[in-house]
Amino acid sequence: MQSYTEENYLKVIYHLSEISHPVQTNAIAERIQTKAASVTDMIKKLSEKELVHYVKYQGVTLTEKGKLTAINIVRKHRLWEVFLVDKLNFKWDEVHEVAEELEHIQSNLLIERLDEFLDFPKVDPHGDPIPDKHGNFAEMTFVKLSKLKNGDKGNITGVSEHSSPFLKHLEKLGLTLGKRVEVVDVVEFDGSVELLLEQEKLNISREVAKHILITKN
Amino acid sequence: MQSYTEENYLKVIYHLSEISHPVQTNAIAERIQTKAASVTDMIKKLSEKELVHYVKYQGVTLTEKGKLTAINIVRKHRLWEVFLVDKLNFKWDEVHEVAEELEHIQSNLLIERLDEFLDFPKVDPHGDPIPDKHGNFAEMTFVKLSKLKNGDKGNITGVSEHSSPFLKHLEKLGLTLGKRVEVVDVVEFDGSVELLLEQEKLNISREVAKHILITKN
DNA sequence: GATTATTTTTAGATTTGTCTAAATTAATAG
DNA sequence: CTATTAATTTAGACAAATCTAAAAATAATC
Ligand SMILES: [Mn+2]
Ligand SMILES: [Mn+2]
Ligand SMILES: [Mn+2]
Ligand SMILES: [Mn+2]
Repeated sequence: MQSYTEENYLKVIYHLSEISHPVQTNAIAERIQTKAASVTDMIKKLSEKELVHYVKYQGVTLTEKGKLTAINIVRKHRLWEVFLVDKLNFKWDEVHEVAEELEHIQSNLLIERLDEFLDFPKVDPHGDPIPDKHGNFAEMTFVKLSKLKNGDKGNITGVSEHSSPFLKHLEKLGLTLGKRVEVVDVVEFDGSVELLLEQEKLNISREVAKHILITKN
Repeated sequence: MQSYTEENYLKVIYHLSEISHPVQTNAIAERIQTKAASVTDMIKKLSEKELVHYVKYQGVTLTEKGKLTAINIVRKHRLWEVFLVDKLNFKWDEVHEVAEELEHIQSNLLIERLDEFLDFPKVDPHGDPIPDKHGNFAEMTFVKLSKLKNGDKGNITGVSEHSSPFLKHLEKLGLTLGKRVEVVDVVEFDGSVELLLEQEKLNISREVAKHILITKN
């Protein structure tokens, strides 16, 4: 059994592992909104508990045990996000903060029943995959919209940025999950993208395009 | 904003206030599973924050601010219990522990939406009243089954004991919320009660009868 | 390869909530 | 009204998680 705080560290290390191996102290500190010294202390504790593998001055990687724990927290986070959107009519930009709290509720029965109640969803409101109770993810085949060429078509199946301003912006443009888009032109000058969305033309910045995930077809 | 721990103290003081005024240190210690010395420390802190009124060696009472905070936690606890039973098919003896955790989730939007999703329930799965968002309770007119006389009739509308063994026992006997019962005889020797429940005769101990709440009619 | 600059770790302190043991106050009994 | 008992509070310590400031290790630069 881990504390609320330990769980947050494990989750952050898990997410950062997708970017760098091993994960650096400063990177964790920034994500968790704390100081490097505090991170070092906590890393030692997690290392004691064999949840992470730690080499001084090098960084940390999750052990198998640590990884499973982290994935379970991610599972809970994403299931709660689905609950908030599907059942309580939250918008996709309103769910993250609340899920940050709900993900730490302990009961296994609760989470399995919730999964069932939600009809075993495979992705959360941002298109992120929801692992099953054994920690297995369904394979996802995303491409960043910014990587598409003229004439490429596909559906929006995810976003890689979860901030409320970004999500509200997409909402306003009509670029929500499931929508079909076609790339008309990638402007050479600034990398912005001309899109066709349901017959309508639309220009989005490269910055926005980088955070929209497309399944081509 | 109060910590998880402070919220638990306030809730316990609130419940104990129904029994004694002011609430004693030892009573709190027993409920919260801690030592009297720890309670004294916390009481001082809550007193600093003007959540309780404290007189050394006498005990504590909630201030208006403390009472409202406590009632809000009770509201959240009971709404989550309804959610678990009505939506996730938990049994009435399985919900309390999980609700002890869920009651500390912060979002107001969450709890108002949950209330709406559950269709504004007035009582929780144990028949306890759910206060509205302003802290107002609907009036309840319970009588302990153990106080009824021969020939009295009514419906089970609550229980005053929430332990799993007790609730499972009632479940097995068929004495669940809403059921109609009639007192056939109160046995003088041991105070046990002969009941009529849906044409069937049934004998329950005085101890059990004391924790069943009846609305006479 | 020596010299900076950056990153990370240690040392020592702080806050929150808890504990044990001792001291104090209040309640009860003779 | 004094003696004993029970309840409560204080004193001092501890674990968890954090911080600042200083030291140490690593990386980058000349
Ligand atoms: Mn999220
Ligand atoms: Mn998400
Ligand atoms: Mn309960
Ligand atoms: Mn209840």
